[in-house]
Amino acid sequence: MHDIRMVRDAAESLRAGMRRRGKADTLGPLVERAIALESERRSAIQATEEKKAARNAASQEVAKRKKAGQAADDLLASARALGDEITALEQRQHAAQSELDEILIGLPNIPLDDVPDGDESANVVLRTWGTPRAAESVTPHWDVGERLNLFDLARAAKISGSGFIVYRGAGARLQRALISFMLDLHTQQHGYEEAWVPLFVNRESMLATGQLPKFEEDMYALRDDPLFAIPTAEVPITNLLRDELLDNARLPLAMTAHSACFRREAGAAGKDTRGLLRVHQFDKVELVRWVAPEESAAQHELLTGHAETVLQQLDLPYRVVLLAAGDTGFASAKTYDLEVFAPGVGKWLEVSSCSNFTDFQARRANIRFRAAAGEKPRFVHTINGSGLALPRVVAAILEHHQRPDGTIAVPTALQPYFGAASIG
RNA sequence: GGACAGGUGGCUGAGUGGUUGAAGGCACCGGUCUCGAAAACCGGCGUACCCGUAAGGGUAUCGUGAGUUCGAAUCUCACCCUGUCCGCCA
Repeated sequence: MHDIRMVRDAAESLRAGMRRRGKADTLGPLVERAIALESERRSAIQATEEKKAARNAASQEVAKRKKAGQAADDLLASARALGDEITALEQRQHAAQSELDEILIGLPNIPLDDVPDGDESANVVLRTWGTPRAAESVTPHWDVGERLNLFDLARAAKISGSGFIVYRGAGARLQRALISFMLDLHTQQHGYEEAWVPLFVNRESMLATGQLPKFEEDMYALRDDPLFAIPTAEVPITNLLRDELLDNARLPLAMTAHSACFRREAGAAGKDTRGLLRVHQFDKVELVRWVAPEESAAQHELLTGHAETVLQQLDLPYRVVLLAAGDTGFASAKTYDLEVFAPGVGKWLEVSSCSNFTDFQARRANIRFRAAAGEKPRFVHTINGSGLALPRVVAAILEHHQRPDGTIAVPTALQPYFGAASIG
């Protein structure tokens, strides 16, 4: 959500932001409408408050007269008339306000200056770590999984439907090992506090982090309760501090959580859906930081580094992609995708999306801080990223660490958690 | 799910329908005192919005939303949340 003052005083940068996302056609008119509504809202407020001030003065005078034992019938009549005018003006104000709110809650964040313009084709590969393995002689993970009995997608489809996973045996253990490894890394080396959070959250939480109102069809909703299954632990973690004023808080605050994530993937049918690549339920370790505005760019780099460390310790080649404005998520001002190379699939797989949301989520969620006593509260900046999403990491391990004899080498850092050096 | 009790500022805790933005306490900030600190004492101290270059003025805000009233933290209704007890389940 944008500062209402932006609509008034910096409308051009708002227009430019929508343009850079390639949404000038659809969102441009909304911006113009918002500007008109804001001026309407303000004139209504002015008129309303003037009348209210008059009514308050009259009321005080009534009190005074009653105390003195005098009659106040004339005042009562005029105050009653004022009340009617106020009601009408308030209706005008509320109408403008609610239409304005609806527009503002639906406008995406403004990309930072160093984000390239354009759509997905303008994404920039910033760096690559490790050496992608040649695709020949590497079996895709779905074949490996079947041969080594690591997961059972057919039975998962039977009990739930396509797009669900059943891990078993070493496959189940591998995922559990990865979760423990990642959580330990982030809590012990990177300074995150571990959390365990609800998998179902209310509408307010989804609005605060930006999943709603635009992406309702992407989420699972419960039938009998007004709750949504979380698409990422970002939602419950960020909302931990919703409507809070962090007084004397020493920022940054950093939290990590492992959770299941649920995505309907509506409209994604048929696209990279084989094996573990795109599923309705998956596990993920999430990283969230609440930071001071002036630090958010540096903190974004820091968090991205924390996610990269996971891939480095798992000895998996990856690249860091800076997303172009048109490919950057609704709430994000700048996003780095981490893509691991899976030689069996022959593709770079997104395993983490590290975003700087600036004050966009904080304003929606009303998360403020006071840097020092006596200072005005300000909105924090929020930053988050996966560290990492599990199924694609599993896929990459099964492919990149595949030996000629068909067994899988378990990365050294993972061996204490997995309990063996090899699968198969 | 049922019955009670309760939701007031960063925290705690008073509050009779009429200078209550809201006593007191804690925390915090400034000052006096001190070599320095602590203690004590004095003063200050919510948030958001509107008008204004500013000084300043105004409006709203006591869980949320409606209502009664000239006027609501205070009265009415609905909803949400918390606590306790009962029931149910693990």
